[in-house]
Amino acid sequence: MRSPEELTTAFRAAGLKVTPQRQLLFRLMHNNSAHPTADSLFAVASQQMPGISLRTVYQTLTDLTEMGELQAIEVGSGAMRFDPNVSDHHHAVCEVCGAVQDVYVSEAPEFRGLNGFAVADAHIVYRGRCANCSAPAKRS
Amino acid sequence: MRSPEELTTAFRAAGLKVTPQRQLLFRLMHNNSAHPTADSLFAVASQQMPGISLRTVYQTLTDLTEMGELQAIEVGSGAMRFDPNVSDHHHAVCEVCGAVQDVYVSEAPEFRGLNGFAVADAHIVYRGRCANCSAPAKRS
DNA sequence: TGCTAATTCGCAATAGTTGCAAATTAGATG
DNA sequence: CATCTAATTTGCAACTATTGCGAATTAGCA
Repeated sequence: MRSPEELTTAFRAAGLKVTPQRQLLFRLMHNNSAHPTADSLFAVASQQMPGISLRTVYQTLTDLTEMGELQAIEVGSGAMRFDPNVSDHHHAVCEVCGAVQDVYVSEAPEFRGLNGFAVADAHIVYRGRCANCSAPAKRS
Repeated sequence: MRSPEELTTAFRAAGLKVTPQRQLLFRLMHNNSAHPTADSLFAVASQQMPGISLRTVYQTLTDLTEMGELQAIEVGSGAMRFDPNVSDHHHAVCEVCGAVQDVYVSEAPEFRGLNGFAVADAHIVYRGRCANCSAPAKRS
């Protein structure tokens, strides 16, 4: 996703308004590698702008996704997650803490047995334990 | 997933009851390559057993999944889908008709940049057009 | 400063799924 | 075959994630 400044320009150029809510969300999502859900982003946004509506967060995330500034991904945690990294990549989900991280695959995965299926896109979800959750022995 | 007969034996051996509802669902899921949702399976089951509860369908699918007889997959269509094919495979989803088909990849996809992430499992979802939806020119 | 279309907000509605408690029943036992 | 009891089914409420809608607000142009 582009920088908040670039988005501001792009929005205005497209006849869209740049509201304080949008500006805040631009900032919160820029370089955000946490793959937040609408709800978790709403929680953070609410601290900086009490009264912002969850509805607006959903709306803005959807808009940004449709504009190609965000990628919406689903990793089986129930809620949709949003990723400002719109390059061609995949995701690894920690089964312990739920963290999601970007994964780059060296080459597009091969396939066979598709019987005439025209592949437009492939997305891999890796499941396992992240470094934090694998390394230290658990302590109760 | 094993055959309805084998499941019947296995259930009883485990102290679980083999009810008419379960038998029906065993039959409906056995060799079912349609990747049905709980709801679509409920629709079919209802025809053969009017009065069967959606709750029971959910319950049984969850049980079978926990027993390793079914695989629960999510392909972004909203609802969970159930697959009696529990071998290591992936899925292709048609963006037009929503059909899901099994895909076998020659080798586990490579990855890098995982920083100590211990991969337990990888699942690929291919998106595109199935043979039916690609081939014929559309006719309204 | 005023105008107006865009946006925000709150709430109701929706889809998918699960929790719970009451009624029913499979299947073991005598 | 009758009895018993734990497992199961069922209906419904509750819950989560998300969207639709209408009223109130506001960005940004003139």
